[in-house]
Amino acid sequence: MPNKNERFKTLLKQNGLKVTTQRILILEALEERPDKHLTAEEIYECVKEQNPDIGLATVYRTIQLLSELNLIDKLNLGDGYVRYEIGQLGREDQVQHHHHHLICLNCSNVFTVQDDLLETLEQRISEVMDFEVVDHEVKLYGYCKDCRNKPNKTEQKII
Amino acid sequence: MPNKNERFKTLLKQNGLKVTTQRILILEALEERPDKHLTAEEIYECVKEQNPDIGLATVYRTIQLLSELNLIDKLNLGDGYVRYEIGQLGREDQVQHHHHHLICLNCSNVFTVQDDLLETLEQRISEVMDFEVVDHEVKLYGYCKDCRNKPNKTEQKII
DNA sequence: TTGGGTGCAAAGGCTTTGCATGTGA
DNA sequence: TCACATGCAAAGCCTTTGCACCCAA
Repeated sequence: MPNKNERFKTLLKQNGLKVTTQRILILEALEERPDKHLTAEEIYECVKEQNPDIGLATVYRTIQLLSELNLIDKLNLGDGYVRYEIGQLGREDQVQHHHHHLICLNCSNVFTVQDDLLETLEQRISEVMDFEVVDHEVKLYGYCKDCRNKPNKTEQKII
Repeated sequence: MPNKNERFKTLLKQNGLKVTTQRILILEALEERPDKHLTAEEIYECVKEQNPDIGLATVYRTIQLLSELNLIDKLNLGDGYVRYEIGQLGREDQVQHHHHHLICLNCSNVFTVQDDLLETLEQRISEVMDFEVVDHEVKLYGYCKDCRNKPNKTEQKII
């Protein structure tokens, strides 16, 4: 996909970063799995398939960098791992779309929902609390369709 | 405060736990600071003032236990520490009150807002996604009143 | 009495850092 | 060329665990 690469290269250059194979591969790995919420270790495994020599430390350094530039988004599901997904600036369709995460307490799957209802909440908070909201993270815990329809409520963790 | 102690003792017994000085002190420490979002280390420091012999491991074990019983709530502000606050079951006024956290990106202070707007969101998600929401965690990032009014935007972290 | 609870120290597990080498611009 | 980037291994840091002792019930 030359298009992606070009986009990523441009994004990196725009931010004063050198274009390296590792950085491109990490961005690609996340872009190809927009709803997978990968951990550093998982990103490492993905990239290693195409670049076996990459080090885990590079992955950590890169995701930190990309996260600061908002090319990727941090996500904390509370399981001891920090997870990442491609961010708005890293996405091809730069549509403003806030999304929330639904986390199933049974199977641990994570679902993504688009929603802009929170804009009302943010506006209200601006007025009442005099607090300027610039970003938010919403996690909703509960039971997904499959687990609710299943008689047996014990299932493997998948995430 | 004999009332508090009695309440905590009852809560512990109801859950099949023994009543120990350490557990009571940890619950008290969190109850006395309802909006402080303490880390394990901070709880440890608080409790040590009254019980210098307590071990950090006990604090970790106890907060994990209390968290599972929903006597205290876990909170992850994304700064590498897991934080805790007294939960609804641990509170004297057992009023159902959902709250969100406003996190200032400048001074790192955390503010609590009461709001039940999310019930609308949860209801909508139940319908559209067939996902039964039982709990949620909402973090709003931005700039607080003080930091917005201050000309100088560099300040100590307080949390 | 006695099984759950605690303290201490060691071990775990994710993440960061130091340093020498490699490489994009 | 040369400052930035990478790999490797060691160190950091929060949290958990093993084990012997202690104490609430």
